[in-house]
Amino acid sequence: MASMPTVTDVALAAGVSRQTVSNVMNSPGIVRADTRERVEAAIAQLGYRPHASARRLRTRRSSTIGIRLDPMIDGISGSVLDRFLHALTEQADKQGLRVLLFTATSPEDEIIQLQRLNDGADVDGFVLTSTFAGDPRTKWLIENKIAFVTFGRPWGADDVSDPQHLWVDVDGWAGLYEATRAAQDAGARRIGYIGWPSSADTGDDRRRGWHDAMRERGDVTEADLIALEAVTVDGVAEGTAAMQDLRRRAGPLDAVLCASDSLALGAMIANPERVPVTGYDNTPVAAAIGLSSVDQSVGEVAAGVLGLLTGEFGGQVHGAPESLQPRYQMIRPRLVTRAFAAIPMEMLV
Amino acid sequence: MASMPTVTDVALAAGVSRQTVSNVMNSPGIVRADTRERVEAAIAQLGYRPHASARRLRTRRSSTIGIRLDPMIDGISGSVLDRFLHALTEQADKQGLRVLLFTATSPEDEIIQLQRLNDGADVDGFVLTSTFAGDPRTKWLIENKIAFVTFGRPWGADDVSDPQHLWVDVDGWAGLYEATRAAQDAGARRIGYIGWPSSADTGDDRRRGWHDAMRERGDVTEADLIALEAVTVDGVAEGTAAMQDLRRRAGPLDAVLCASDSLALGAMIANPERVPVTGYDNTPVAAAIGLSSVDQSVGEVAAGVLGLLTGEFGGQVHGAPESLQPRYQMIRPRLVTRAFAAIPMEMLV
DNA sequence: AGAAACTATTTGATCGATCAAATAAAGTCA
DNA sequence: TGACTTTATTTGATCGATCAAATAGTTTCT
Repeated sequence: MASMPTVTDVALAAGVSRQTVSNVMNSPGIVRADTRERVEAAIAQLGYRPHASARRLRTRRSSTIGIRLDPMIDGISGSVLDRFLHALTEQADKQGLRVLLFTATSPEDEIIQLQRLNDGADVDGFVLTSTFAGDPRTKWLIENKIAFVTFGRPWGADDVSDPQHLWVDVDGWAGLYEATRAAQDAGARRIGYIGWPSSADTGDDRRRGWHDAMRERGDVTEADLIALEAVTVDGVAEGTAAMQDLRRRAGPLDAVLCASDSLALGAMIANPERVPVTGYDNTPVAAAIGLSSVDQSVGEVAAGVLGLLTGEFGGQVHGAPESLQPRYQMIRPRLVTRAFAAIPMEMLV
Repeated sequence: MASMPTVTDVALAAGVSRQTVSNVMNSPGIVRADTRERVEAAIAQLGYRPHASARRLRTRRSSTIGIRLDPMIDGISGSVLDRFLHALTEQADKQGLRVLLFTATSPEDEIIQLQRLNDGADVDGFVLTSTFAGDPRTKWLIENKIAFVTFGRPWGADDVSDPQHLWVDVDGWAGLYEATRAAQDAGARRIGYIGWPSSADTGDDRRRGWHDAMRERGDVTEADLIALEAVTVDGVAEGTAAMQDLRRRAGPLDAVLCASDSLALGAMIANPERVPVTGYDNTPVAAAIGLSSVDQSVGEVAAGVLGLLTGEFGGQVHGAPESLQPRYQMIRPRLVTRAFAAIPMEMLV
């Protein structure tokens, strides 16, 4: 294969200068129509493609976003990040952006990687996932004026409306509020909740959705509300145990909501009465066994992240005060309702 | 933040020339020890990082590998590719390689993307996953002399030992052979198999592993061997149905092996006798519910892929006949044995 | 018609690194 | 010692694109 043609080759073929060729690609508006057509024909004929590195060197833009690939913390729910990554890559591509992966062993190590990629001009900005309270990464990125957007709101003491920290997140509260309402509308009164210990902020958020909806309706007493809640760490076996616990303590249930699909899967195993169970994340497992679940619309999240990010490195420097756009975005999740069809429980007996 | 220092800045600080600085980074051997130390000190002191794009422009190497992010064809087993991607990124990083993602809607579209990334000098080579019979992608890559390695052997008419097609794959036959042997060693005689229709080559391979091991041992008659096999497309509900079918047709079973974890999960649902079930892929679901499974050692696969790929664009041009290294690598999977502890079946009754 | 104001296109310089070849320094040997 | 290697370092050119400023070509208006 002969080496790739360059702008000069195209310019020669079209009878114009290098810069005009460049203009046709980057600001077609300023080139006269007939000239543009001639250049475009030459580009097509020679099969010209701009050399990405040359362009990046000159423009000081890499058109690349860095994102850390997590080591599947929680097995089952890992697929959410996976889907997010896919959506991000797909949508980034449409805007001419590439997605570069990296891994890290700890938040501190991640900062080293962030610095490496940024200093080497490998990326224009980062997308961070799984934010947590006191996250050192966001602090570091802000201090170093590096563009980034997080999938996950600032937790704990960090300010949700800090103009320097752009974020997109899914409204876990709304997800569970809606799921609770849906169950109530279907006639359920005694709706249980299996959630995580309150050290995890994201779990508290979801729990409140259920709790608020239950209180608003007032179908059960305060004492019952306490009995209807089980707390456990994530996991299938844990979900099973929590479900047994719940049935023992709360008596008959009309429905059960869970903070994750893992818990929901577990709950469903100890569920002979076939009480409707709803999970969270709408993972493949939920789809496979016919479990209702709250779906984090990763497509919308990806779009939001990209919007904020390109606004960031497209426009002014980081944290420019004059930008009046919203600095964050809360996405409303979507409840996916499924019947229990996939598990013919009667066969088990 | 002041703009990043360049080689020239470092050279000035260390009192040497640009090229010496470059040599310290790329061929330290040819620089005198004391000079090297001086330069290294200057690099550290200034916090210098080479500009990736500048280097790539000059060297005509991107040190980047392109890989397509699949849209989770099969929900549950998608995590295998996910784990592979993670291992690949991690190991690539150690060799100074980056991993760039892309998406595509079809094999034809994928070829367009491959061309785009290659022509733009964005990547040095590709890693392809999920190969299939008559795969147009490998054909195209070979024709265009672009470096690539596939995770998955050439299927169908494609030649497994074609020196132009480098590949790494997991030996599904060995995986099921071993799983069968393990069951036999544990005293099982009547071992059932739930597999896929024979249109999928990868499924046939796994089935043969079970079939060969059963025949070698000769514990059951040929007629029984036929009764011990159920065929169905992938899915949890399908696994449940196949399991019922198997129990009806084959009578009592000592163990059941499945072509996937989805099928295994399904099989376990219709398994009141608690016959040991073994899946394939060792997905998080298997881990969560305590299912034995055949693990595709993605770490080894990633290492193999990288070895072949760097050998490819590190050394001679594609398909150079003088290379005597093996052109492919078959990885032996590993059987992960788990007890059924996670599912307390008695609770269901 | 001629100056002013645009619009379209070209030219020279530059981004930050490495290559290739030239030079300088050090070591070897008759 | 002087010619000859070998080793270490420097210099000028270059990768392929875009930027900034200069030039050529058009249109507008008095």
